[in-house]
Amino acid sequence: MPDERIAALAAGLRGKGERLTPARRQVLTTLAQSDHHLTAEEVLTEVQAQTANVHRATVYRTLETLSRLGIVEHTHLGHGPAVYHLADDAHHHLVCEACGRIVEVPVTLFRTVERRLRDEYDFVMRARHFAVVGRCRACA
Amino acid sequence: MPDERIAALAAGLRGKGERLTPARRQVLTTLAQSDHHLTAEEVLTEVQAQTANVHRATVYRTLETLSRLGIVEHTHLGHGPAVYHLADDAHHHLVCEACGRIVEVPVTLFRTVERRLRDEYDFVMRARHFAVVGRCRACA
DNA sequence: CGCTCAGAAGCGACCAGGTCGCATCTGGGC
DNA sequence: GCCCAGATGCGACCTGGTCGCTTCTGAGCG
Repeated sequence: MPDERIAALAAGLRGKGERLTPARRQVLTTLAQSDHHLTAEEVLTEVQAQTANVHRATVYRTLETLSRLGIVEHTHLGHGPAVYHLADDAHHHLVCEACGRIVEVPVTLFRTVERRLRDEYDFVMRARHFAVVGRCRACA
Repeated sequence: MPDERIAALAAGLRGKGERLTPARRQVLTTLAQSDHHLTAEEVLTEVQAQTANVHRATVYRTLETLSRLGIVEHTHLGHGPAVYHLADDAHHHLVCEACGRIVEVPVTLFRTVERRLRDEYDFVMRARHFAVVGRCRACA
């Protein structure tokens, strides 16, 4: 069970001088327990289901805070809202523009591009913050 | 002057059985004359400055139609609205998350990744529809 | 040249996703 | 336990985009 994982995340928060509030704990728990990526609104719904009276703005602010601290990351999948996941599990996203399916691929796939952008364009690519749009096998 | 370019685009429209209306012509002209990428709202503003009484919805619908026909493309730059440009000028976008600067890079840079995604993941990447987020030289 | 009508435009209401300002409450250091 | 910086709850607000409807018109055709 991911109880230790949540405890570790909570400890990380406090180690950075941040408060551990019920809302924050519930956001972390929700992200840790989900087997797929969640939009902010999905996180909100789940958090509200588990803890009474948590406001939209609180969840958005919490996600922003956790992003700033490097505990969660969000990815823009093109159209539609961004999705959030815990930062300890790094990967890129392929999103099918036809069926919306998301496939995760290892970060290593982009190493070459990353190096060329750095060498040739002085551009430090922030891996993971974007999705690759295209078509999956079923929809191609 | 890009008059021929606009005429060619207009001919392309009509060749596909689409009507050439003043609003559509003005959208094409605006995109052709801009030296950088424009958001839908910026296109709207410019179109309205040149042609009276063009409605927001018309510009959005026109951009959607032109996208469907492959005449324009739009790119999501992460946060914020999508930007539009004519499809005849293909490239990828690097966007600096600190200063917002956009750098265009040739599509060839992504050939290797494209091939690996196809071979290893059966995923046909739609090049160009995403931006690469990171930090430019000045901000890194 | 004028008729015709599918499809485009104009319009305003609406929607989703996200942000803000402000009053109140509370985690956790002392 | 006390205290207060900082988090929360709340509702108004904003931006980017969409919809349903009516009216208008580009352009094919006789």
